Amino acid sequence: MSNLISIKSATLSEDIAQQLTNAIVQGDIPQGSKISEPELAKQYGVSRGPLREAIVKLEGLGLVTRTANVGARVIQLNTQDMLDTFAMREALEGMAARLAASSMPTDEINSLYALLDKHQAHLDANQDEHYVQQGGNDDFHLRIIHASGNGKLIRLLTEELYAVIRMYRRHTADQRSDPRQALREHKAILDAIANHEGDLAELLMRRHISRASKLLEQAMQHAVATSL
Amino acid sequence: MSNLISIKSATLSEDIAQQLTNAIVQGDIPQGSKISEPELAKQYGVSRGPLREAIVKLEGLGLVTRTANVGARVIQLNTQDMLDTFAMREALEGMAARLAASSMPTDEINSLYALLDKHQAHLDANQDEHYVQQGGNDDFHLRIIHASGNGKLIRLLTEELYAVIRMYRRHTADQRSDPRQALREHKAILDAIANHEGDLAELLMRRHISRASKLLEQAMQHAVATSL
DNA sequence: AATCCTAATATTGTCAACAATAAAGTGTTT
DNA sequence: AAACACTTTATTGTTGACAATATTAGGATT
Repeated sequence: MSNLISIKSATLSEDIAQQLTNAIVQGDIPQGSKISEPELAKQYGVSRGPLREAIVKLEGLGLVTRTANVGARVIQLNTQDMLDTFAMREALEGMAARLAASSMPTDEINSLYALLDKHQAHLDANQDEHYVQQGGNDDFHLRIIHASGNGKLIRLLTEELYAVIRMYRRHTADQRSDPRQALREHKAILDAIANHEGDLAELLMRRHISRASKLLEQAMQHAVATSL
Repeated sequence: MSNLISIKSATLSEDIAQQLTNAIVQGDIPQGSKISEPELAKQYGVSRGPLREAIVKLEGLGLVTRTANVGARVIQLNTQDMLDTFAMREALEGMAARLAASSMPTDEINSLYALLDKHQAHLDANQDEHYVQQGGNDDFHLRIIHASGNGKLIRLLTEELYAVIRMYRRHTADQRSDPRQALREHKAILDAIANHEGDLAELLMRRHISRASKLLEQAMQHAVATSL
């Protein structure tokens, strides 16, 4: 029932890993829930082999935790882990912004300005509704990261950490954040990059992420408080 | 022939993953070589199942690259990847040093001073021979990282990135680096931490890693040059 | 002799069955 | 009634066999 969009991969295990990742990030498989191998295998119509491989991959991504002879569990988001993760993001994406400022080609800069215009138009047209940029090529942060030119940094942020970050974004951020403020900050960062001001670009990116982190923290504390 | 020290894990696949990691880091399995599942399975006396699981884990650690229907290959160290990795290390371990400066308990600080004294004594006794601190509790960098108190940062650096870093250290660093200079730098970093000077601790750690990176770069370029 | 095509071989991907461990259920004892 | 021990059940870990893909070897063609 779940594979509405099934992207044919070279191998089943890749396919399953992708689908499981999406299911977890979107909350289709709830946080903290147990991953039953027989159940999911039946659900996706594969045997346990490739499914296990997919689970091992998700463990590497930090989306599930595994215990020997017991099984896998979807991670449970919590404030401390979020703060820890976003503190790392500050350092890493700040670094990415600095690198981007010294190496981003002009056409890519223009392309990013166009993207921000598109975001702006979206906000104007849809009464400040958040633009859904989950992981795609319209994600400002991913574009900056790729522009860093540091292959290891790109892999780490886009392939290993971003699934979890997307989870935090989706589950709590949107309702409280101010999209227009975020857009202004994106624009300021891009300006700094366009002017090749690496230090400023890093500073602004760090501040931007730090601010998002604080908003998320409030939202999560609030969520805990109201659930008591 | 390889499992001289076999650490009994809860599961075979963990065990194999550990042994494979060590074998690759130490160079027992050469860089760029192909990982043959049937061959290794026979060698370690297990079936292909757990061995495959181990390979998937190593892929997550960045120690091997896998291609569908073709197989896995041990990574090939190269200068660009090293520079990219160490640039990330600068940002992350710099952050760790700063955090450590604001939270490290006194007894841990004293314990680290004792460790550096031990390193000093080792250098005095063994005519500047490099102290082998591969991954153990005697590794200064690992101790700082753990002292950061940021769980995500600890996991990332110690479980996901450190295998590759150890590879770089082992394969090229030792012959060219000056152990006494490194020790002095470690001491300066620890002094800053002990004085709760976070900014300084970060600066010194970044400079320390940057310097190691430059030495490694020279060593690797030299290695390439002499092999032509 | 070199290149292309085809057949044989080997390796990876997947599956289903078995073994080992943990979880759930049942009955017994205090 | 609660706690413990034991049995039953279900899940994970592991294995060996089969299917699909890639690599190699050999022969035909230019």
